[in-house]
Amino acid sequence: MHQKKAQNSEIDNLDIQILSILMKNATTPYTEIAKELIVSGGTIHVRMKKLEDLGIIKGANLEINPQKLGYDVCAFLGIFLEKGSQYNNAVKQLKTVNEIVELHYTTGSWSIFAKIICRDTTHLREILNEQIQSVEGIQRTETFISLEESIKRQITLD
Amino acid sequence: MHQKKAQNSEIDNLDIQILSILMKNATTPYTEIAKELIVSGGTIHVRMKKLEDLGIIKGANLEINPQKLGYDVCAFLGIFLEKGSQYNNAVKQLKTVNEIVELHYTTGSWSIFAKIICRDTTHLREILNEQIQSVEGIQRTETFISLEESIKRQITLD
DNA sequence: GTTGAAAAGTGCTGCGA
DNA sequence: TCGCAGCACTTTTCAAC
Repeated sequence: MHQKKAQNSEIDNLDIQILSILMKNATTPYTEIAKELIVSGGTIHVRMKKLEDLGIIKGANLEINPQKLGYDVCAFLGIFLEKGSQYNNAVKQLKTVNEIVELHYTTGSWSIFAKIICRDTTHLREILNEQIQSVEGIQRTETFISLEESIKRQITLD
Repeated sequence: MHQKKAQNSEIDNLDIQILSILMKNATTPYTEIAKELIVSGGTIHVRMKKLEDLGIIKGANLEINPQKLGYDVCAFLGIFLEKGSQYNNAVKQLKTVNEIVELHYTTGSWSIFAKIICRDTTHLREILNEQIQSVEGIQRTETFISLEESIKRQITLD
């Protein structure tokens, strides 16, 4: 067993096992987790409260299939800023674009890297032209369309 | 039961409203959703079952904070293949790399685009050298490290 | 398809070890 | 600190509309 780093000193093996089970299926009942790990339901409850208080668990998300709701196009955008200092302001404006689901400040060619989900290529072009390239500080963008999402999962805990 | 066409024909406004509420907070009780939308709890249950059967809801995920568990580095990889035909085989091997949380087949410079979460830069280099660049068919990779994740959310339904 | 209420199962709290 | 047991709440089912 490896030693835990500073921030995880309060987390033991049981916590990790609970997280592992819930990360596979967030709707697993506490009683079933308790049975599997051979502890009481109350213990699971206490541990979950601790994990939430520590900010390790941020909440639960419904995993949906955007394609079945008519959102067929997933794309990645590399965004060039005129000046790096415009990052905060650009992000503030990009937050209003609902189709952007992920946005990172990255090393490398671009300043901003974003993931975007939209209905079709027409919708994508509209968003690029009307909502993204008009943001102050954005110089130009490069677009990569995802033709297939082959992996989509969470990290595995040791 | 076996219709596979026009994605939204079976989905009405009530379904969308239920999804919208649950996408904000997946732990919202059915009774509360029912109260908010002024229908009975049983109806919510029937609709949820329908949405699951249609594959629109794929499940629920626990949203965790990887940084608090010692996973501090998030990076994106552009992967060049020697030949595009090696995609399926490369994906099969990359699936065994647990640190890869997302993988896409994309247009543009690269054949494969991946998102990877690991403990630190040493861990990242190990994965790149030992597990990714040794995969058959992979020519070379380009790495972008995310210094900050400013947006992380789901699509908003109309 | 929807409703309302009963039945079954789960989450929460306090007491005891 | 952990486990057990009782209470409150939620999910699920089903007859009736």
